[in-house]
Amino acid sequence: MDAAAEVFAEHGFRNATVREICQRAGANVAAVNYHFGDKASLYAAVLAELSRLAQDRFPSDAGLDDNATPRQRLTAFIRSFLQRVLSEDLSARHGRIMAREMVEPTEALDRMARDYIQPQADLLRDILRDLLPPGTDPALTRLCGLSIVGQILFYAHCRPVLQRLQPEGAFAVPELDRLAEHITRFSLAALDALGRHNATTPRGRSGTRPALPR
Amino acid sequence: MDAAAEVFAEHGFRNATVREICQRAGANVAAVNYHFGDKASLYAAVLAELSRLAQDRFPSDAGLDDNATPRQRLTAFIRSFLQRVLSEDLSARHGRIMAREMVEPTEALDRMARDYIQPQADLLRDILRDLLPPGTDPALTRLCGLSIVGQILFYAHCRPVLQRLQPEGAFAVPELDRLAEHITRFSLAALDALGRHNATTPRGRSGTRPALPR
Amino acid sequence: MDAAAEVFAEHGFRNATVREICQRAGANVAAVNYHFGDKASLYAAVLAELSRLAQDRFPSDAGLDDNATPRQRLTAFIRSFLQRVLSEDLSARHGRIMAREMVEPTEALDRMARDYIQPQADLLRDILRDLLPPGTDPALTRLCGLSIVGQILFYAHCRPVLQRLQPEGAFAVPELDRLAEHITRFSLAALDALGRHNATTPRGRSGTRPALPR
Amino acid sequence: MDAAAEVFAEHGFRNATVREICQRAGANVAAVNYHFGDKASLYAAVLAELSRLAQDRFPSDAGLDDNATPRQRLTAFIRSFLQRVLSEDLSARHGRIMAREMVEPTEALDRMARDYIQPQADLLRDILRDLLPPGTDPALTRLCGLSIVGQILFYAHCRPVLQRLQPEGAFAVPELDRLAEHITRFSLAALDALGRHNATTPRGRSGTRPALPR
DNA sequence: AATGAATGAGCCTTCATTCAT
DNA sequence: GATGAATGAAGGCTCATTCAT
Repeated sequence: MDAAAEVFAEHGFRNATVREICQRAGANVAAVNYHFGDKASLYAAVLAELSRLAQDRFPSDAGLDDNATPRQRLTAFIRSFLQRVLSEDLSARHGRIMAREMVEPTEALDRMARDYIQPQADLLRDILRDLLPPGTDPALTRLCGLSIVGQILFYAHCRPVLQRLQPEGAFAVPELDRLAEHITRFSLAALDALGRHNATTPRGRSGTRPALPR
Repeated sequence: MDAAAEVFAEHGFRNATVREICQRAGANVAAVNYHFGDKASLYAAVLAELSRLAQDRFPSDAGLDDNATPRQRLTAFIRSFLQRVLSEDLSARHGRIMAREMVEPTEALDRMARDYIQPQADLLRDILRDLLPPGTDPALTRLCGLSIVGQILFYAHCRPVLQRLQPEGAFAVPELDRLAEHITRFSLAALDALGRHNATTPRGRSGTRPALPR
Repeated sequence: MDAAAEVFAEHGFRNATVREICQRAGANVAAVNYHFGDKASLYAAVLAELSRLAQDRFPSDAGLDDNATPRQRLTAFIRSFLQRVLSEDLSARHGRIMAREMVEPTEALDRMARDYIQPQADLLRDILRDLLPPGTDPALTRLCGLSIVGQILFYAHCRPVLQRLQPEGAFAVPELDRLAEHITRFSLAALDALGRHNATTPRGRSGTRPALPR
Repeated sequence: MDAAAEVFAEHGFRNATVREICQRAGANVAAVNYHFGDKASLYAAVLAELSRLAQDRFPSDAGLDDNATPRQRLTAFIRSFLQRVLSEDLSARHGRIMAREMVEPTEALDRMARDYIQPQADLLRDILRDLLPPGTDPALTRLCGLSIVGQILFYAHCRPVLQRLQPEGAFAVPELDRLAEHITRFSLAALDALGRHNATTPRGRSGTRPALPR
């Protein structure tokens, strides 16, 4: 399973070959079929295992006590999410594989979405509800969540591009602490502003909202 | 090449098959090798052509006159970027292919990064420079750019997941206008706040900056 | 297709290998998939072709003119059926393959039954209707047909056993003429007797019918 | 061995898998090789065992006393043969396996022919000798025997086809009693007629024999 | 004595590529 | 100039068999 995780993370489900997995594991080609039935089941097993690992290692509420403020909870959420996505060790495979699932979904994605992603989405929604003023349009809450997640996943998806941009090295993925701090600060600033505005014009689509340029 | 663009956008380089391309083009299986040498060269040709097309069709300064404000320029940038990436329109193939390249780079990515992505990155950097106070740390400018691009590309990369989240339909990719408006508003709010703060403590790493929670 | 017919006749659909077919045909392993799509389609094509050949070469009404008597038509039916089943040349493959289909049916059997076997069954039924007295129970007509076909197909199915029985050679499949004559004579005798009896006790299940022993 | 008999009867030697056998027996995959050496030896063992069982269970002289008439003996022969071949009963496996061996012989067939089929053939020959007039050409006796066996085995071999013929259900394999009765009656009628005729023209190939049509 | 794990040969199929025409 | 036919490498999978325990 270790070898499988590596190869799947590297090539994706479809392009990973059982042969490479087995070779890297020092096992026979038939080993996968013997132990897991087929390639897809191995993949499912790997995904389940990695999800578990990632959740254990980087819980979304790392270091929070029961009376943590919403800002603290968002900070922890972003940081642990980034860790799961960026860390180079074992659980990094999880991020890579998830990224691939998003671009080229397999049947396994359904289960992942239900068991793994949905809870995260719910958690983030709850945090944002506490951060935004009561009565905020749920659609707006959702969009804010997606803006936050987008900032994070960007580093999981686009690393190859960042490495190729000039000036050389300037776009290397920043160290995790710096990154977590930035995304948190950027997002909190936006949420504060949107919340402030929204509080005065609850629900309504536009009204006195400061006009967008153009 | 038209057929190739379609198929590559749909399946990515590796999973696209020469057969499907030729079939869709009503041509012989050997046509690709005859006209382009091999599959990779066809891909390169398609990418070059699409880059040219995309630049023409969705210029990042769409509808702006020479004395557009930075806010207007950012608004236009976000909107045209989203269009390139999301529209189902023929000419959107470029965006889809690029998104795939980011997750699963081929040799073509080097050229793409240099010729196509880099100018976009430079353009965004220039806009942000104008939006943020003079003297802002270039690293921060960069991070802000990545936060904006991340929010946009998220919808290109993660659509399959969004479709699978509950409540059913609530996470469907919003219509482009709504999305562009949100991302613009979210980002401008963040930039304003970060700029305001940064203006008072130029350069310095932290200082009197309002402490992050935790 | 020639090689395929040979190999399928020899080993049956499932146990025939594409490799052997291609090797025997001096072609590449991928040839089957190129020309026919897959093994099953090749098999279907072979079956269709052989059916056509067999029908053409040994028509069930060989040598009959329009006012042939029922006895003459049964004679011709049995003889041509045996020819199709026993002849060692091309069309013999047809018999072997059909025999295998019966023991281990594939999806192709449905089509064969409908297009090839059913018409033969109908033809035989018509002949028997003319041979048996009017009012004969259709179920009896059917059983008589099966008795006749059974006698014929026996030589297609059980050749391997006949060759192994003592006295050596006594059970070799007799020459076709001798066999056709015997089966015809045996069956006509039975039909005459059953018809005679049945004519006196139409329909009824037993009655004055000569009691079966035991 | 019980599980093996089941699986071999169902799928034939080649298509039966050791895995299915062991699974059905609740044993380990290696059990076959451990206890019997290899698949072929297991098959041989099963066949030997089944032959013994079948002889015991469906004796060809079932219910006959010593002074049974030849007609009674033929009736019993046909009936027990049909039972061995058709019954879904556990001990019918032998018949099913034999039917398969005839179409797709394995090395085991030699032994089977010698030990099991030959005695049956001899028994039938003896019955027919008593039924046909003295001096009947042994070749004719043989052909009559094959005609009878052919009618019986037909139902063992061609069931899949019968199920596919129109009118729906009309060709379903009839219940054993009805079938045994028909085959017996059909065959006795034929034997009587052939015997009557043959008695007047002993040996001779044709002569005054009523001309076959055509 | 018996087994779970592992093996390697072989199967059908797919695909980019080549080649004779 | 262009193509239909053909190729061989590779992929996932099945299966009888072997082997260490």
